[in-house]
Amino acid sequence: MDGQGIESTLVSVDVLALRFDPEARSVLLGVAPRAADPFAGDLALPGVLLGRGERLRDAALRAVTGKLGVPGRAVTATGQLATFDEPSRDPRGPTLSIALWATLDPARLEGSAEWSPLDAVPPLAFDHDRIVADCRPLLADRLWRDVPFTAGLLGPEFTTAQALDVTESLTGDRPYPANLGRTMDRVPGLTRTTRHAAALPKGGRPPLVWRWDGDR
Amino acid sequence: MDGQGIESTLVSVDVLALRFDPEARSVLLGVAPRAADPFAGDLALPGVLLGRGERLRDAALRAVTGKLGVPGRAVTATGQLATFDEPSRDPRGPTLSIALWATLDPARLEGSAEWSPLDAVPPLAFDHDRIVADCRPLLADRLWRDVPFTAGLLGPEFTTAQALDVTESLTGDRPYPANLGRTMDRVPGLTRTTRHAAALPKGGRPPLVWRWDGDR
DNA sequence: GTAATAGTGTCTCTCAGACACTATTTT
DNA sequence: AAAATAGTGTCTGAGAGACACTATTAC
Repeated sequence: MDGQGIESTLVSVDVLALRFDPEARSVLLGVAPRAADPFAGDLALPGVLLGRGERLRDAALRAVTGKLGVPGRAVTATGQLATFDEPSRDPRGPTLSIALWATLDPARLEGSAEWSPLDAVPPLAFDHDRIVADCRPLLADRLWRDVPFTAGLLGPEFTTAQALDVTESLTGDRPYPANLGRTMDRVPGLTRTTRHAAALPKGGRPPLVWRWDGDR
Repeated sequence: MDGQGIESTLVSVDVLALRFDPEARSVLLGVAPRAADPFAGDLALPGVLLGRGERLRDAALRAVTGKLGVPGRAVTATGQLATFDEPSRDPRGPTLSIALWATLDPARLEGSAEWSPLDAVPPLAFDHDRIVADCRPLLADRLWRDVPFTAGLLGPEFTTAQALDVTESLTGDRPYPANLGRTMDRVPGLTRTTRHAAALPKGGRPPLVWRWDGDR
């Protein structure tokens, strides 16, 4: 808090941009090939250097729009995960990385982004493999507990089937529909409607529709 | 991750330095009057500007030794809490604050530190009131779950009575001894000895001694 | 003895998970 | 009908919390 002359650390914000793809029935992580020199061409998490006075959330938006080509209003929610401070994590010199999550509305995806299932993320530049590995349990822990995160990922309305898919993607195993239904009954702001969605491609009973109440 | 010319943000590391005082029967937070200009003389969390390439833990040690006058080897464990990015939190200009916790061995305390019970922290400089308020539930959540944190706070050996005091300080209410004993039985690495400590000043049955096994 | 505190043993409630059985769809 | 999937109801086991009762100290 003093020491005026100390050369300060660079801070980058790296984003775990998550999107639920109902077709693929899984949660996808946005990665993009690097344009500039260190690791040029390799896949990496979208990240930017934090500008002076910039909010973390704003930097995350810049990263997602700039590196993934996703329009800013597709970002439904953001939040902090953890900070990585290994001095050698960037070959250009010591850089702090603050990892954030961002949930994206399944909207149009332009740009050169690739979307990778969370359980099959390809090797990434820098220490991004480690960031993904360390943050995955944090993300799984947020589901059904952190309402903005969950709502951001699933959208305003979703079916039991989609809830099962998202849970399986994040935690690694698929809950029984009955048990997940009880979990969802306890999530504040989430209500079970009486409507049923269209049946699934492979047949089966049509799943119930769930909806967030309150706003929208 | 590119944008070479962007002026980078300053990063400060602010530490919630915790120490259990068996006399006061409570967990104390280390605060110190500020020496330099913004808020000079006011109490604040110990904090330093993060040096280029410096690890967060090392910066936390610098803060605790420099601002609280506590010897570095008194720091038994450290860890991350959260990052605060309000651009106006420092009147000198936008500064990121990364909050860490540090546990201190009840050792000699030199310097101009003041120790304040966690539930009666005086008004602090900058946004440190907010940092303490936001981080307190995170600290309470770590107790009995995060072994380095818990062991760092209580030391290698402690009594049931001290465990009750620490729990009350962090969570705000005092558990039943019986229930806390069961909680502690489930903490990995913590074992109930057969020894009893000396009785307490006001009388009462002498409490059991607990010990961390494994290393020391 | 009384007050104060800790330890033992129950009891209840909530919650997660497993699963049998039923319901509703595609093929 | 068979396969696939979702929904209802039930059971069990872990864990938190409350509390009666006992144990051991200071006064």
